[in-house]
Amino acid sequence: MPDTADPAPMTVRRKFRREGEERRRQDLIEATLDCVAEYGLQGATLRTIALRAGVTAGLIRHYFPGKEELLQEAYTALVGRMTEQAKAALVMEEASPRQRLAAFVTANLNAPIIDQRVFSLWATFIGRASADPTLARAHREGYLGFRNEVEAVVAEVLAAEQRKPDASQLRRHAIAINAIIDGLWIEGCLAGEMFSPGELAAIGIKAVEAELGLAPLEPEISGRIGLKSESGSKSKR
Amino acid sequence: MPDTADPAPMTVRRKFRREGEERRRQDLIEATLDCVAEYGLQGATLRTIALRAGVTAGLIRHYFPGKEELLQEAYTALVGRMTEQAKAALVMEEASPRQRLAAFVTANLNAPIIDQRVFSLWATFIGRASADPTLARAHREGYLGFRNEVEAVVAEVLAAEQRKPDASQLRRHAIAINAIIDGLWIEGCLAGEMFSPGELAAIGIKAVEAELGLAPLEPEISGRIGLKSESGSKSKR
DNA sequence: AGGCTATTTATACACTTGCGCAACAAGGCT
DNA sequence: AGCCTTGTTGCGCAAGTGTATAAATAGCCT
Repeated sequence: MPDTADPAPMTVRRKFRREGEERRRQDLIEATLDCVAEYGLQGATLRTIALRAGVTAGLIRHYFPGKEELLQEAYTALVGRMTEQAKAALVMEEASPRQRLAAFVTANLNAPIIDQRVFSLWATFIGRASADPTLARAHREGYLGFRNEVEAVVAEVLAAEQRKPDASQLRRHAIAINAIIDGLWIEGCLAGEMFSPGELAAIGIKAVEAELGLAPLEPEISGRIGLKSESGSKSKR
Repeated sequence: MPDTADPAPMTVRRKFRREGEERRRQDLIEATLDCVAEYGLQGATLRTIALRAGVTAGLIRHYFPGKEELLQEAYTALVGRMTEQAKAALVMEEASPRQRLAAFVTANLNAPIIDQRVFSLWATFIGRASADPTLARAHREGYLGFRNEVEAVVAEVLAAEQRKPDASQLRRHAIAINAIIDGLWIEGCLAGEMFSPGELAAIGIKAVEAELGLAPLEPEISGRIGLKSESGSKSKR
């Protein structure tokens, strides 16, 4: 074995490709979320994140000042994605307010919003929010945006029913409905297999309608209110 | 200063007291919860925990096989304490079912159950539950116990109203009410200053009564809880 | 009072962590 | 084609991690 006169270096340097800045940042953020969801904040080390993103750890410092900033940007991205998906169900133009409210509840209580991975991420980050002002701010912005959307739809629904609630009543309804959705979301994420498909959404719609004092629709009609109800299995592991 | 011929050791050994085993374990668990709430799982190191408990790090290994077991026992203790407090509001013997339900909701939406520290702990641990079967089991046991309590009270309330719900209706009510309490609990823990004292409890009680289709009590009467209000008219507003 | 033992301290160790830095090479530019 | 910028790697470092273990001592028992 002639290992002498070896022109090749002892250890070959890793091949790599230069990616666009935005692409790399996005990949790193996604890898960060993956690692946090799987291993928690303590397991999401720079080396693990880099491995997942297909780069080496040193590169992270080229895009983020430090680990903390990476985590903060990852959480901000997560919150943005969550609220965006949640509100997407509200842009049904021709539907009645009540149908839009029902579609909103349904969308929030099915995949991809009901998702173990997303819940793990949410819980992990929110647990640090009280100690990290940056996380707290990212959360509060997302939360208030969400609740304002709820309040707006509720106002439309009640207006369509000829009712004129004052601001404080509206606020209370929004708080309660927000709680119903959040609570059912948690139950679904944590123990999804305990509920049949669509069951959480049905419970949520009924609870919301009871909160607003709406007479229930006919069962056949309430079943097909403009929603896709396809259970996309995007769960990992 | 004659430092020669010094009978005292160069570094004085730390004074300590021997505590009873149960007491030490309890102190260590409490210190662990403190550290997790303040610094998160990553910041809750053995040295930090030991410092908070007033001992040195090595002692922890004398009471727990490893860090993981300490964390698991800490979470189990937390869950036990939470459900214990929550259910404590249900042991009003002479009260009517409806009063007990209202007291249950109220208790769960005020201090000490509405508490930032407890919420941080809950979120931090629950975020790891999907990856750690031991945590998942501790959570599920506490959760199911809680929901069974809810279901039992709901059954009593409806029975007192001469209603005979079947098992599936009962289950749906329990799920919805559990969600209402959980959701409002989160809102209160995360943004307690946004709500006036007692506001969350009032919203919760109203939402729960709406979910169960209970006619609201008269404001003046509802203050002095002790009447059955046998009014057959379930008219609202 | 003095010894015994288990609790507690203190130190060592192998390993991981986030970060800094110099060398390298991918790919656009001329 | 060759150069030059800079995205990217590889490696080192100091601080901190959980664990192992020996040494000390507090406090009960006789």
